[in-house]
Amino acid sequence: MGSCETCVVRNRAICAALDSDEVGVLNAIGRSRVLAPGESLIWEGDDSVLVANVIEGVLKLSTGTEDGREQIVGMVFPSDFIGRPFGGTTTHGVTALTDAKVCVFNRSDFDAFARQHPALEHKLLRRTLNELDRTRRWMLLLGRKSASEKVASFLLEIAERMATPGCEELQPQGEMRIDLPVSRQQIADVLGLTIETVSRQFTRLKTDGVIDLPSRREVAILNRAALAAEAG
Amino acid sequence: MGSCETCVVRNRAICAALDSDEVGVLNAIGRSRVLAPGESLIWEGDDSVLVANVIEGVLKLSTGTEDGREQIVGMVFPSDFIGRPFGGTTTHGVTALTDAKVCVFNRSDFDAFARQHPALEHKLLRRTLNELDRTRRWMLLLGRKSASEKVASFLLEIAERMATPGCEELQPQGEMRIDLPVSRQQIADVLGLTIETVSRQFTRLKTDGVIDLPSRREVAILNRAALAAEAG
DNA sequence: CGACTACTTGATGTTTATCAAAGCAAGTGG
DNA sequence: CCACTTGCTTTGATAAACATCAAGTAGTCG
Repeated sequence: MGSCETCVVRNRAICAALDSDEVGVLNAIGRSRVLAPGESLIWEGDDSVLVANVIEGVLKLSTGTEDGREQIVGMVFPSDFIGRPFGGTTTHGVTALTDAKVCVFNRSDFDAFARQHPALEHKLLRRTLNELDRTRRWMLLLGRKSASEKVASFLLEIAERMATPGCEELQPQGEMRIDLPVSRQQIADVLGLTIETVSRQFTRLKTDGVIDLPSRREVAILNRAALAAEAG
Repeated sequence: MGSCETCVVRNRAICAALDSDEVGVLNAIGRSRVLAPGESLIWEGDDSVLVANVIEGVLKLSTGTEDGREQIVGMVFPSDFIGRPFGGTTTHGVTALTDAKVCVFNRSDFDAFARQHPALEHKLLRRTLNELDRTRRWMLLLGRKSASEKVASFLLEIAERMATPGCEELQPQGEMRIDLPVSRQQIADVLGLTIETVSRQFTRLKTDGVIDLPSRREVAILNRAALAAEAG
């Protein structure tokens, strides 16, 4: 039942395009929903029935082949938008990686609201253009980079995206600890590798003193320059 | 000097969102430009200074690593939109694959025009969402498919996109001839493979009777079902 | 404590890249 | 019109990277 006034992503999500009256209307058509790790919000191939904003947590977007191979095609973080407005079927599933909280809208309600609020559509357009750029950069990684370059790139990307918003400029060179929101298998599914290859690259980076692995879900970047050099 | 009234993509490009008065204004800020194969319209890393609509021909969007590896991240066809509105630097180059004709706009002029015409932004949003879906589907191919699946998928995709608009529903099963707008190397750059691997897959498909290769730049699909089965 | 799951490590195999050479179509100049 | 160059493509031999198969280890939860 959270209301938008107290929403932690109010000023970063697409809602920032709206004044407080408009947010009130949007609030009336949306509702908050909590997800546990592994719980899906949207399934691949379903009609697009809902869209959402991420309030807390990390979720994955993924597709797979019929014979069970999986590819994670995106990771979404607080303030990111989820789902496919304006018709069509969803081409990828959306599943929580951590405990997560999202603000869900019925898609047709959201579509109608968006069409009446060009400023909201404009924000959504900018966001979608950014996401397309990011996705295309990732294609270079998938198509042309080696396993070691992939893993190094992943660590840098996740470090950047997991950084608390508001302290973007910090930690330019120094050490940094990351709580991974993903398992080794999920890292493999992001990078188009197997779990064994990811594991071997992690231990190699640790042996080389580039990172440390205090626990399974933690990574400390000890030498960011070396990591950047490996990322290609 | 072409005018929008006679534009062959007038009703398919984003301009379809505009009435004839508005198109007149847009016409005034845009100009037509012709490109030869290999000629670039936009370079990776440049500030985004122009956007465009494709009128004729096929162009590639590509990025590369510093050491020269290339990945084609998209192919654009008539009526498609090119470039990065609303700021930022371009993350990929745009280069003609065939003789091409585009309708070019100064980016800031286009941005300003778009912000005054929500219907145009809406069209652009839908287009961008579609492109994002297509790009994410391609990530599955890059990350998880084998060389034979990649080549088969490529042939089906290009067959679909090269089909003359207006006869989409035709050729469901029968034979089909395609004039490839790309070299073997460029196919390799789309699929994240080497030219040799692409070549070997082509000859294998020909040997198996799935396709025929009348010339370097032509492919005939003899058995679409078999190709679809190979695409995974 | 024991079972379970996730991860790591090792041995081997397959796929695809790399290196090298030859074929082929199109164009050029004699 | 023909030899010759040129650029792309095909084909072949070999090598490297990564996947697969198979144990083994270490946290975690009952």
